[in-house]
Amino acid sequence: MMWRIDPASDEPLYAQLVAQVRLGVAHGTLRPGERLPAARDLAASLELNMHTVLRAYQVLRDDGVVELRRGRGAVVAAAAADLSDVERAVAELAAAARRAGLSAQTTTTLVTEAMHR
Amino acid sequence: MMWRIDPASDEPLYAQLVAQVRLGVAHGTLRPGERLPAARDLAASLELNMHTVLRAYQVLRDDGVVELRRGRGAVVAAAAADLSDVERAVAELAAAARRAGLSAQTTTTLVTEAMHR
DNA sequence: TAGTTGTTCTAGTAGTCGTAGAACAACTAG
DNA sequence: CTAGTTGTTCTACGACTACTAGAACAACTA
Repeated sequence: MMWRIDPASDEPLYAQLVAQVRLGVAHGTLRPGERLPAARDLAASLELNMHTVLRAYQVLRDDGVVELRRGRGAVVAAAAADLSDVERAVAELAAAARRAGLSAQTTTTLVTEAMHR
Repeated sequence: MMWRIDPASDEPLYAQLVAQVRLGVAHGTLRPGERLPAARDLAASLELNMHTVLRAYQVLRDDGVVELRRGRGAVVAAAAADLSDVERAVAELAAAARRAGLSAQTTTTLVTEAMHR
């Protein structure tokens, strides 16, 4: 797994890690059972604090994306369902939103509203 | 326009206002040229601080959703294009994501990624 | 048993969020 | 022109979050 962290972003560092793992699992780059780097190691290689990485892992655990166990690390849990429908829908939405001149912000607001209903 | 603010939410108050205006414009509830309440008035009726409302208005201005002018208030700017395609795509995505068991979080992460590409 | 790894604790700095009050400048309506 | 409206800008404060830092601890692995 490739990690790309932007310290200058307004998105919190831990949230960037969370998003990348989510995407990896959704796209199949990260497969169920696969192990994420130990928090200490990932923190060292990304020049972050261990607590920052652990916070990301804990968010992912609370969301059911990974399982955490001492001595074993973070393991991808979610048995990813078939996401071809989702990916197609995402692509269609992105195209339609772009045609309509909607910002990414407004688009995700619409999606959030639709999902919470 | 109906305003619903939840002070207990983890979403910042100003962000809640921003999202509601975005949705109003996208759905056609708020039409181009329509005027939003004066920041002082809206703050008073929602029991917020004027600065909190103004922050929301400024975010919306920076995004081109409204225009701000002293003495005239906040006016809806964006000439909303036809959004039927977008709404259909949003509904399809929400359904597909729900079938696949994706969280709203992960789904919006996918959308954000697709829009920024 | 020894090493690995997440968990928990305290602690400090920096920044954001929201509130608060005040003065100011551009615009509108009469 | 005048008076009122409304966004803009400034300073200030308390509460909270984000991140870093160091340390000890507990559960698991090999």
